[in-house]
Amino acid sequence: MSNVGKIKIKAIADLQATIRINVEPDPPPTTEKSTPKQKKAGRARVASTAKKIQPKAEACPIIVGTPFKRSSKKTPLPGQMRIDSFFKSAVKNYKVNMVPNSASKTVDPPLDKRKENSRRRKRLFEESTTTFSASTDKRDAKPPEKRVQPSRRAKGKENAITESDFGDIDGVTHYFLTHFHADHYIGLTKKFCYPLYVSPTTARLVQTFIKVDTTYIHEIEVDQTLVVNGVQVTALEANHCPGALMFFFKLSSGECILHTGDFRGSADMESLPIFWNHANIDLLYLDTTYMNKNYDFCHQSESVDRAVYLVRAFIEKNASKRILIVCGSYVIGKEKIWLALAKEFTMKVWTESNRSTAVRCLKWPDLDSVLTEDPREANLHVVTMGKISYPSLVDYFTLFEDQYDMLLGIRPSGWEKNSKPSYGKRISTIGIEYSEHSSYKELERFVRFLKPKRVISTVPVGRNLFVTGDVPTQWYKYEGRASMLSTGYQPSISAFLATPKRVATFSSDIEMFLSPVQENVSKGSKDKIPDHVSIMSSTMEESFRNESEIPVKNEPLGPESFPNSEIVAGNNAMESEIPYVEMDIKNETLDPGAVLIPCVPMEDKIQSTECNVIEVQKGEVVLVSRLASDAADDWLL
DNA sequence: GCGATCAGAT
DNA sequence: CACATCTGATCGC
Repeated sequence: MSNVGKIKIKAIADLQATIRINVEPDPPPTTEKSTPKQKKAGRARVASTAKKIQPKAEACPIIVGTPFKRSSKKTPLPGQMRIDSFFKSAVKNYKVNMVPNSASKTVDPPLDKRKENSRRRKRLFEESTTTFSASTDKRDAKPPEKRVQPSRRAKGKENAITESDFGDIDGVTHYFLTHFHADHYIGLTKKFCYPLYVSPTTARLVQTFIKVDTTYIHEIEVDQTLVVNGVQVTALEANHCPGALMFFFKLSSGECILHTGDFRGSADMESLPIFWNHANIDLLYLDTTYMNKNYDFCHQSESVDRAVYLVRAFIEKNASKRILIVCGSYVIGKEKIWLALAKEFTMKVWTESNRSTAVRCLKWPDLDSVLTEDPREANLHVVTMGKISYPSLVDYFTLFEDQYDMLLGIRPSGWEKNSKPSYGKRISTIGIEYSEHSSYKELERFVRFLKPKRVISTVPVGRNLFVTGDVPTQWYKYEGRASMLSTGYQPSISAFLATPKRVATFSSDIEMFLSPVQENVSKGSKDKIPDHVSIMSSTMEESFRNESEIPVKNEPLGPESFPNSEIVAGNNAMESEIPYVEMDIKNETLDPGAVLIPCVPMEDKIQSTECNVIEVQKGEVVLVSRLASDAADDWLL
């Protein structure tokens, strides 16, 4: 619950030091499980993989489950970099416009080739890195003319994507699945026999629904880094459905590739240390589902509020009636809406058995606590989205008309932007604008923030599913330095302070990630909230003095009180302003108002600057957060 | 017979 | 339209 409106990220030093670098084992031999064909392919791959993996174990430090104490930073482990040294090199790299070195060329397919292939892809399984040529999208590895299964394919639709396009792809040895939505795991079957990297949540779903042999499933958690065949793979929260990840690949050549999977971009993502530690992203695979100016969604918490508001109004207006509420959903996704309704109106929830199974896989206690097996004891039913139409609901209502007088159907969807509620005598439906993909603005901001060298959309446009969208080049080919290191960047914290919080609504046990920026709210609150906060003096807390929500200690502690204060904020604070970074400080006791000294980049030098502890929760410091929306507005001019 | 795959529907 | 399935038909081991 406390994660709503903010994300739990680790300070850069924390990330650097706690980075769990594990060397994954080779894909197990596939002998018994595979068909003859697979066997052959599998063996070949194992052989080549084994060759590659060996030297890597030497080159990379292996720190498995090493508990990290910030104070131990004095001796950075090999391969780790302190924030200050990072920024020095990063700035330098940027200036010389470094290109990936040639070291990887010998083993890796050329990037251009992958690009070529990737241009034809819909987003499905995730692209890996060149060292092990992992893409899970068959089209990436097999040009159309090489495809087998002519019998059905030949019948016309050249552009159609079928399951034969996915799954076992020639030359691909490692697979990354961002999340458990059906259009992303096409081709994944029980017989799958390659390493598959997924979040723990997705792992449970894959095991439960597809019954992939657990031998092949490798879990990677949010913010965790694994080394796979010499490629550093870091999982990032995607802010999509439960368990959804983005994958950040750093090749041995230094080349960085981010695959967003399906995601909803958020200003919080701009605080992710990995982006600050890797200012140069060579290639971005981007979910451009709503890359159209017409799509401008409200924050999810607003959607939830609206759903609650409309349902309350409906209930009050029909106070004498027995009302069945039916909410549309996918197998996973949209839980926040129905959970909020269940809690707000103290309703039990019944859902179809497949979703019920899926929900159990989520290990989200709040969801479990409201679910019931018996539809007749639940006033809230969660059903597949397709059933939330008037004719379907009429049918549905007949099943329960002995128990209810009215039925209210709810459609939470990005497409419900301007839909009007339809109130009938017995059957009513309302649409709730609710998106788990980025809005146009969120996309633009995300791309501008990352300023990758190249962007490839993963979402097809039009009829030809092999053609994906064109991301506006001005989003990333603009003058100046990468936005993360931009000298012109002047973030403020006002939007963060104005972020509406729905603290009580969501589970505390599952880290739900909500993008907190709500532009109009922050604008409307400008009177109350300081536009900028000086962090150069220890009198910073003055800025908050009138902000009742921000606890302030009168006597700010000096930096000498924090011997470990080199846990630096990953930000580019310039001059007198600093973006927030939420820091996770478990081993220190800090009070609100305390002053920390983060190192921040100033041109090519590192300078220290002070920042305030704004909020403390459970021994964790919530402080300097992300880049504020005001700054983004400037970019978007 | 059943899992995998496909086309089409919502 | 389509966000992501879902269904019913067909293929093929």
